[in-house]
Amino acid sequence: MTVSRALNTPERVSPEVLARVTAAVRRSGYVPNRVAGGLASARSRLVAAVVPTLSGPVFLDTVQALTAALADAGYQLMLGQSGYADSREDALLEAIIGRRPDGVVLTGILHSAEGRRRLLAANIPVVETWDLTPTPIDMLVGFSHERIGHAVAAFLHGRGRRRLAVVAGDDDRARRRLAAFREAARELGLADVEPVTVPAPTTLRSGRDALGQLLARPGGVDAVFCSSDLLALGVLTEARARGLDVPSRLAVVGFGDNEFAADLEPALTTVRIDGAAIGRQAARFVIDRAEGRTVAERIVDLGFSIVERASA
Amino acid sequence: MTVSRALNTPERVSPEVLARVTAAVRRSGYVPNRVAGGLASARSRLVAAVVPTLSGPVFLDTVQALTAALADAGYQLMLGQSGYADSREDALLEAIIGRRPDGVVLTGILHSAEGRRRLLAANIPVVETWDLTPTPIDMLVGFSHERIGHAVAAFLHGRGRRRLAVVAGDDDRARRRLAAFREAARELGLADVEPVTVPAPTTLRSGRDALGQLLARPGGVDAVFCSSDLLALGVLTEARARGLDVPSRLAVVGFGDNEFAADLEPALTTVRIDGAAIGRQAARFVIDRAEGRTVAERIVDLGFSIVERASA
DNA sequence: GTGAAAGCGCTAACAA
DNA sequence: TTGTTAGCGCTTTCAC
Repeated sequence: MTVSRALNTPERVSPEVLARVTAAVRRSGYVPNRVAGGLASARSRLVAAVVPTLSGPVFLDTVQALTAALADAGYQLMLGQSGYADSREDALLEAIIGRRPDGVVLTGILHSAEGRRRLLAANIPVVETWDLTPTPIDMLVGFSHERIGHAVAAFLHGRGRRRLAVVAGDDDRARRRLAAFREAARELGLADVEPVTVPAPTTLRSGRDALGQLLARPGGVDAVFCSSDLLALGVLTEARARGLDVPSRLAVVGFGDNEFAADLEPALTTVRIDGAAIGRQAARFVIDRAEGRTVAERIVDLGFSIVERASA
Repeated sequence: MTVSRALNTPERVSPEVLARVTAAVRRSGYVPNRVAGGLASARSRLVAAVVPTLSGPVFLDTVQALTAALADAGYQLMLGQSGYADSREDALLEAIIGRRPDGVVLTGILHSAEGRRRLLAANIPVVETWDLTPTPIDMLVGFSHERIGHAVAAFLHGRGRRRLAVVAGDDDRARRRLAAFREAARELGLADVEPVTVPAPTTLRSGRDALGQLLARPGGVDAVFCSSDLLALGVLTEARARGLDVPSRLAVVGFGDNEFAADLEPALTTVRIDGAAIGRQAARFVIDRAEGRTVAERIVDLGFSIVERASA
């Protein structure tokens, strides 16, 4: 017990005991067993993060920042992938709940509402990210996909574009940006938007193919909003291969502001999301809860911005 | 005890008891506490993975495949980042060892030899990846960076290139590919290779800047070997901005065969590494050890291939 | 400031 | 096939 105190609350132990313990620890190479500690204290100092998949650079910054922020506070990150098979989701939840983590960060969506209920039933704090809803399960940090759709449509309209199109990955959030984009275009009195849906995760190849499809349609197109920067790079690549000048003949807008966006030729106009900030806020949420602090504001809207560059 | 058996070894329990337990589990929503189980059995079913950083798509496929393969076998992945501060490495090791994982997968390098010794002292199986050395700490799955450097130099020489250059990220493995590339060029009787070193992780921007530097030097250059596909994309982008035709005036070779490489214009010639296979093999190593099987062949060389496309 | 007792929720080992 | 006993290595609680 005295050793436990010396290690965890050194200020509550006499200097002499502290010195003796420290020396013994060093001499023996003792590393406390956190599994036993977790069992006794009911605090695992483990946080689970669930991503649909790690491929595709979308959630990378978030996971990276989350891991770092947690590590700084003495917490460890357990990673789970929900995306690659629906049937696995149940097993994933069992695995998570069985470890009694101090919190779960949902990056992207957990498919079943049932699953989220189980997490709450297990009394595990939940942070949803990358989205905004007025009725989160527990805590939430994200931004509004609807507002982004509207904002990009207004942006393109303001630049004189009149025949808008969208290339969107087949996932829920991209679909909602798309829907808002179409609605805004309608409100602005523009022709109905041509949507092309591509499989998720999005790729450069999908972007190239999508532009091909778009150009084959009657009516013509003078602006494309892509649901990822990679898709936008595909559109840029295909446009160049076809001798279609960007931005004079075609405006291109991406999503994500990946590191490479600013340095493409032409530089990519895109929607900037601060993925790292999302990770940091999620860590703050979980840690606050784990340390017993009550979280006053459970919803944080980190917003977005349109970064205007040469491509639009 | 009977419940424990029904859950873990159902075949060693009577059908009737099994049915009763199953029903009770469903009724109550019971999820076994793996922390307690881990403490009692000295098997945590947790595997730690250490990456220098998650940004940069290099280790993504490996981590992704590792997570999936472990999950399939009932193991969970704990993620640690070693790269963002040297001082953190000690804390990271404490955190890892303290959880008594069933194995540690080192993706990239753990800086201190001392650290690796501590892992072994704690009796934790270690898998090193993405490299090849005749004297691994424990188990190893990777490929030879030296052979890659040689192969690419020979490849470019075979295509008639005579003034080779390299753009390499500032990390150990890239440096070794570079060194082998220079050595091979020398053996082939070519002029000494111009190396440009850029900070790690590599970016498109670095690639653009590097080509600028290369072209400013006297002597000229007709082929560039880049230490990542992103860097190669930067070189392609800059070449186009300057009206320098690829491949006629400049051959470009990347590294990694990222998803986008095949669909660039021109399509990128690059070195293909099977990151996912590395992850799967690492999982196999760890699981074999955890289940008490002895691993006969502790070194697996997964090799590489040069994917010849339009850019070289 | 230090220490003794009890127990966290499981599993190993052995007995019936 | 089922059940009993004794821990795993810590922390909580309470007494000194």
